[in-house]
Amino acid sequence: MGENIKVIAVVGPTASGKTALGVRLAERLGGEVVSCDSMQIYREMKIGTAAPTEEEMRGIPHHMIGFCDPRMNYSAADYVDDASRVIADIAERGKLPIIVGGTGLYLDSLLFIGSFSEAGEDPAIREELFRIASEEGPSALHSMLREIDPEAAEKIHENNVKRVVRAIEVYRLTGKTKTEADREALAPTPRYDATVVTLDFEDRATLYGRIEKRVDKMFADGLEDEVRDLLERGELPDSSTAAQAIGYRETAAMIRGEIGRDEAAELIKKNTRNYAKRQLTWFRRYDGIRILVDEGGAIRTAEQIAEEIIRRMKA
RNA sequence: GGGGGAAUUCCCGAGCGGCCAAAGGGGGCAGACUGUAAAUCUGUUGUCACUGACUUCGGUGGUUCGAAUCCACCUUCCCCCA
Repeated sequence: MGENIKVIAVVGPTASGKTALGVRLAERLGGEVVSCDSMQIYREMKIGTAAPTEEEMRGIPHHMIGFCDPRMNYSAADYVDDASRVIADIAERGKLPIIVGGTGLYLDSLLFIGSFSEAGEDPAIREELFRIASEEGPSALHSMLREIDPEAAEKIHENNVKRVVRAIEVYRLTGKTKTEADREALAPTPRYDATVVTLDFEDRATLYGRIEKRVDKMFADGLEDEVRDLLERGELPDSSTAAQAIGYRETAAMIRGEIGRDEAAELIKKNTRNYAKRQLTWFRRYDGIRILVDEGGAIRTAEQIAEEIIRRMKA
């Protein structure tokens, strides 16, 4: 796939205005939007994931949204496969791919990782390793990793069982350590000629206020019905990735009668704030154009921000 | 009107004479992140000139070498009897 394809990536925490900005940029630059969001990929999960509505899209084609069965476990590798195909296609048609989303791992994978190659996943190995962690304790598992891949063991905290499991899994599957595999997977040159635009806020409270409003709106727009429908159709099994989505797991708990409505709303807001913080941490390391949405205390419109980005890209 | 109980660091909540700047949880802040990632995990959270000093446990005054912890009074809140 072409290394010279020009793309723009718009990243930022939830509720920072990525969707509107992406559309404005697409309008101005003749582009199409490629979503980079690990939850918006699922079908019938529109309200809780704040997927762009027809109205918000303003006729701009959007890709990588609402195509996956929520019972499926989609992976970062799947995303890279699908998204890179879509991007190649957009570029071939002479349009500018505009990647818009908040899933840092997916973006990193798409932009900087060459291939995920051999090391897939193996449920049996995972199950066995998780069992060891729960029966003998996380340090027992971590010791296993230390023996095969001391470098990875050094980097991964022993309590982070998921990562320890994955590192051992990679070794069992390929005979290569996680450290080696990662090194090989890293693309020698960036996959695309990408300009990364990062949305941030001068005042964290402004972002948090937007999150609060957004969650209230989700409930007003029918989040509860959306989740109930998914549950009734059996499309949101506890084990699925989709069931981990903020807004869905709390609402499901509410529907099961475990928590009240207010409690669910508060929890969703808190979890979303925490998530937004993690996103900010992730995006901080990207070079590129950094935009303060609330610069000088005034909220800037998507048009104004798009204008500035276009100006700065020329420079 | 009488009797009993409680006031702790941002919140909840332990502590009940020295080992207490004060457990634990929550929340906040910061960080990590290569096939579950809206997930998972880590650190930090009185102040400062920070391996030490200073100010905190409703208020005031005592007891003591030493108090968040004991005593007295005051303030506020809760419960029971009337």
